[in-house]
Amino acid sequence: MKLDELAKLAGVSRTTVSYVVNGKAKEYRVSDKTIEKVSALIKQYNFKPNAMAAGLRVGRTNTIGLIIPDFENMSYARIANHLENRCRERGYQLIIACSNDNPENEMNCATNLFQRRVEALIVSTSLPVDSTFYQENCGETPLIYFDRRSNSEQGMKVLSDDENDAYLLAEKLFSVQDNIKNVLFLGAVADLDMSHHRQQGFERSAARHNVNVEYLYANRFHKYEATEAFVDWLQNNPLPDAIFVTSLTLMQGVFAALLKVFKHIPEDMVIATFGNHEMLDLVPNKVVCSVQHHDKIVEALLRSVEFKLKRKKLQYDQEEVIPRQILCNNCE
Amino acid sequence: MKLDELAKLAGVSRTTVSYVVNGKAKEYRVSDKTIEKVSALIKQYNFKPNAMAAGLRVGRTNTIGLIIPDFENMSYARIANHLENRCRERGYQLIIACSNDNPENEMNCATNLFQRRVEALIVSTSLPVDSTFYQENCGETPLIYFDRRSNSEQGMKVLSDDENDAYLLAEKLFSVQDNIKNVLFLGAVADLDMSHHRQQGFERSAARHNVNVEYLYANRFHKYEATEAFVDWLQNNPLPDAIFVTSLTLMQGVFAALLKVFKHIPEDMVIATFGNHEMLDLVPNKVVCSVQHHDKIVEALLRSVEFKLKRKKLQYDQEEVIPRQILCNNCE
DNA sequence: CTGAAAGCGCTTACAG
DNA sequence: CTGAAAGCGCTTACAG
Repeated sequence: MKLDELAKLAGVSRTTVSYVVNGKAKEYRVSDKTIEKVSALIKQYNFKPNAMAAGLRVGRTNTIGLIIPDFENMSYARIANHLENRCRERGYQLIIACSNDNPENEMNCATNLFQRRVEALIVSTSLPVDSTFYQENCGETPLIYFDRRSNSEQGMKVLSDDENDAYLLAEKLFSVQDNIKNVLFLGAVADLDMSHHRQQGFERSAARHNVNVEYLYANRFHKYEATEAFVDWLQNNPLPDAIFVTSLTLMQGVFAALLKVFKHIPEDMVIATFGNHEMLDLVPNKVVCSVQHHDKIVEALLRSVEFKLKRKKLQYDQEEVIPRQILCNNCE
Repeated sequence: MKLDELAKLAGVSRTTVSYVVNGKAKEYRVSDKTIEKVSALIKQYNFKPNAMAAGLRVGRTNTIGLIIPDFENMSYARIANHLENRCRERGYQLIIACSNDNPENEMNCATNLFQRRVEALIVSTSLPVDSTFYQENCGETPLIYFDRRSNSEQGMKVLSDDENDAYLLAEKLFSVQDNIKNVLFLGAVADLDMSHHRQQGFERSAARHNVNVEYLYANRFHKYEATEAFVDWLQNNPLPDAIFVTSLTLMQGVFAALLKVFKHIPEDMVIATFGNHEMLDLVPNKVVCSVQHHDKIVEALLRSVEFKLKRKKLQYDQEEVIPRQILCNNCE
């Protein structure tokens, strides 16, 4: 059913139907009789205007793109969910794509979204910080980086201060237990910009506390990779007093490894982790978490999008930093 | 940059540019020189054809809609992720919307997706089984129900047999521990069709094993609701020998409640749960899980979509049932 | 081998 | 108050 046909059925012009479909009938003083007649037909046939045709005509798609590296990461899932709801409230459809942390995949997703003329693209990128891909391919599309950093000056940014959050997390770790001598730092994807910052923040704190530090990196942010890496490591190293991990999945891997090697969780080991503490109920250990304010991030993203949609040309793009919040589990 | 302008720059017609953009240049025997000239410009200006305009012209959107009730449910997240990847491989963009288990929200999402002329809609519906919404609003759009049942005859279906899966899960529960006398069944959203089936399957098994059964329903599939309900319940009831929960979030709630009331997890209580066992490493109890084969579900969905896209008119729509798989944690 | 022309389904000045 | 007409950016017969 198209507008055309409906107009014929109603015995009026396409213009008139279009007006009543878009709620502009009153404004253009279409007669009440006509409105009624047309409305009845719209309901009867469940007519819905083709969004592509309408969009093409008025030069809008009412669509916003979101690229995240991992769908199964609770943090991203939550942000995606909230963002989608808020976008729909505003009449925008969010299109969510997942790069699986694969740069090539990400570029495909982005290209696809650009072709669909998303009105803004929000991306937690897996590309190197100095990649020029987005500069070259964005065209006029407003770009918003979040969570992952880029050196590009183009694009709004909603980030966290990984260095400082890691520092604060480590400080909390050392304050929660004062006899820590040996710490293991366990990260993943060592060459990620984020990884550097978290390690640096950790180091800054560790240096203040006179502890021995060992570093270990898994290949991916995945439980099994962490388990494997940590089990291996335990072959040649004594159990540390504390472990600092850069994600929850890595922490899961740590627990799995401990169970594998010791058959139980050594309860006196303290753990610091980035990520949401919600799943930690059953952990006997002291655990310190650095968790994102998802709501604040979503708000910041919406602000950025709205800002860009209103005045697309902006001399300098802005950066907003959302600090994480530190929580404890089993701390006294 | 539009095709029009590029054509002018290249000094050729729009037709020619369109051919080379769409890789049909050879087919229409465009001269190599022209191809080269145009290709260079395409690269130089990063020209990407407007998907809406192209889609409008050829009557396709290369878009598939997916509506799920909960983004933060690992199970759906995984399916969404896999599906999105597989769709992109096939040249389709998956648009994922989340109803948050709110019928009104779901109808909004669906209407939005219909307006965008998704070529198929996959939905895990939160509408009542006898809702006629989709019959009335789908039009020609192929519909695929998954995970949640509908009485409608229209639409392919990829489901699981909740009754039987619950039966098998309960059977496993009773086989893993043979001295069970009192069982608590803990579900959520009692009036959901799925809830009935799971309870029925559970009952069928329980009847065979001569056990006392109590039933408890939380308002939503959410940890905190389950905690609250179970804590309340424990005021007036002794601890059961076993608990049968219909989702992982409910199980989390159970653990939280136990910690709240007893300060520790009673290890001799056996638990049966629907959902993925991956997060269960630290549970001391015997836990029996009924987990979905996500891969099989995704494959079935793709089959259904392809089937519908090829021959839209089908006398009778089909139903495919994907059995769950039973896994144990800490079972010897 | 290449171009002029029609048309996808809408919206919106513009004219009456 | 309503309609004829142009045009959004493409693709694709068709003609040459």
